[in-house]
Amino acid sequence: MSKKRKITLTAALPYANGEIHIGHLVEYLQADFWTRFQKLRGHECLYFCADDTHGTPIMMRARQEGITPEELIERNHKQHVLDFTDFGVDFDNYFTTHSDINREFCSVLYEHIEKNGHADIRSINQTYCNHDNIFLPDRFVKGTCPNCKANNQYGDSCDSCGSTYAPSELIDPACSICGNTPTTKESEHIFFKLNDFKEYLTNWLPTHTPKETANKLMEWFDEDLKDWDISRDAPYFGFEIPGHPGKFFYVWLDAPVGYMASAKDWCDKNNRTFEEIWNADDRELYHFIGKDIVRFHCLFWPSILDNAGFKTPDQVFVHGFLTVNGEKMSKSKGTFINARTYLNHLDPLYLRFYYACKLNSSSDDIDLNFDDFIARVNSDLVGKITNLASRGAQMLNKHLEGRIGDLDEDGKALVDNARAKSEEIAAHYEARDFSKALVIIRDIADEANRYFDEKEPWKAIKADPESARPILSATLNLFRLIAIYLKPILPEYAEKTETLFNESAFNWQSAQTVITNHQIEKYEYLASRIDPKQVDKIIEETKHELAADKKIKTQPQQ
RNA sequence: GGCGGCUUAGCUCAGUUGGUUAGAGCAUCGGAAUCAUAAUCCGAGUGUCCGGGGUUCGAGUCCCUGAGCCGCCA
Repeated sequence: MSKKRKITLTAALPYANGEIHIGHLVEYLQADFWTRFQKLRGHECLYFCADDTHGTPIMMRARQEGITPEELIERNHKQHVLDFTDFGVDFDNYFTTHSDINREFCSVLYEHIEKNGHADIRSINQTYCNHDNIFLPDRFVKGTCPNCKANNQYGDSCDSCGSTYAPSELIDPACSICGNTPTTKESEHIFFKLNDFKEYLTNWLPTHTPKETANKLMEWFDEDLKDWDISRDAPYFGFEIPGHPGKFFYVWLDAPVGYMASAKDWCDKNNRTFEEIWNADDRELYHFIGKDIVRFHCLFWPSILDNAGFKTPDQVFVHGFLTVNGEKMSKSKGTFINARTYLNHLDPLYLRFYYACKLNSSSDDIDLNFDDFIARVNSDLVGKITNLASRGAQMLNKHLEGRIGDLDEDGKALVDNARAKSEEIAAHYEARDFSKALVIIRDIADEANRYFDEKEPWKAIKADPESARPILSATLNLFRLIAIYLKPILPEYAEKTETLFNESAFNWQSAQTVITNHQIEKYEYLASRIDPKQVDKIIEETKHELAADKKIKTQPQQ
């Protein structure tokens, strides 16, 4: 195998005012598949994430619940960790942006912005609520759209006609917290002069982001790039900007810095250095993100990092969104499903398998279609793949003392062929084309089932049991290879298979061995079929959550 | 409103640089098998490749245009 790679990767930070839902999981699971794959290949791959804890929505949410922001983010942190753990998302560290380490990094990055002359301070007028004594983000102002006159629209754009405007242009604007009419107030803000990095980004984007992303962002490059407002006025839950009392870092400034903080926190606990884990020349650095946040990760972030002399990401991997039954997730339709709600009714194995079946390296949206979900899991994972273990292992245990022997010629050819697929499958994993890897894996299962049917070992077992041993041995070897190839996606399933085969933990190299003359254990169910009723229950429960949710006034979410 | 992406069998999706009768799995129908969690195997049908124009000897694949969906608009 090639030389040991050193990889650091991150997934976007979930916002700490809400729960993890199945849309989030598209990202955390695909990054998890990829990380586990790299680890099985023998590389060092560290997967970092954290909660994104700052900003007005957190502050207001806490105020509403009558708790402090710290209590709110602490509570959600615990829940997030639990959800990720139960879904098998194996972060090397799951940290928080509300930490001294993160504050330090923010200060360092900001000092370089100021020192190198990329900060601009000027006054702007912003919507202000005299009742709540707070500057209102656009999403916290509601009113009638100046263009189409639709009621109850946000202060930045109209959901009804799609036009964009300033909150001051709304007809009958109201503070979404207290309902009073807001005023405007002048305040000094600090801006990051992104245009200073135009040339740098022109070179960086095409080689470090997907083509679609680069093309999309380059649209803005015909004119000067606009400054980015990185400060917010008190009261604000976040970090005060060094040298600017009463001014705080905008949450989107300190959020990606959480990647570094999470890495540093891990280093401190594992006796490693940040230099080595982030900055080293032989270190590969990747971010997994959704297509909605590309401008933060592909414009501001590399500029700020480069400006302060930190290593910038080698690649930003951009994925699409999850739709459910072909539509945007919806609370009222019961398709806005929280991770916890899913876990209350179904094994995470199924969703991991299904997402892997659908995921590729493009930023197209993927669809979770419940009928397709049930069919694919029941037919492919249980009917084709798991059934191989079931029919092979049980017959071997019942009639042939559970001992795998030599393979017959046809069986050996099939096993060799499946072993030879190892690098092809690995290439698909590497390219994050999980769906293509699964197609090959499923083909192996199809061939194995065909082989088993043609050889009819159930007939041989009655006449001359020993003559069935090679057939069962080949079938089980094929199944074993499938379990190894699936291990990045279905780690627990692979572990159960290790137990069945009396083996130590599989790695990618395990696929190069053929098992002969080997005692297996009693067969335990590896996976059972999805009962469609369980899916109905998830939808029902999600609808009930909506009803409970309505008691708390809804807030704009990040 | 501006910009980008997507639209291929009932469902979910593949379709390399344009090149013979457009593919897979599931679902459906017919048959076989009964070791196995009613799990498997063999065979069959299925498509105005979103609509409309165009370029070309030839377009699902390139260009223009219309519609729907998704996202972004700093």
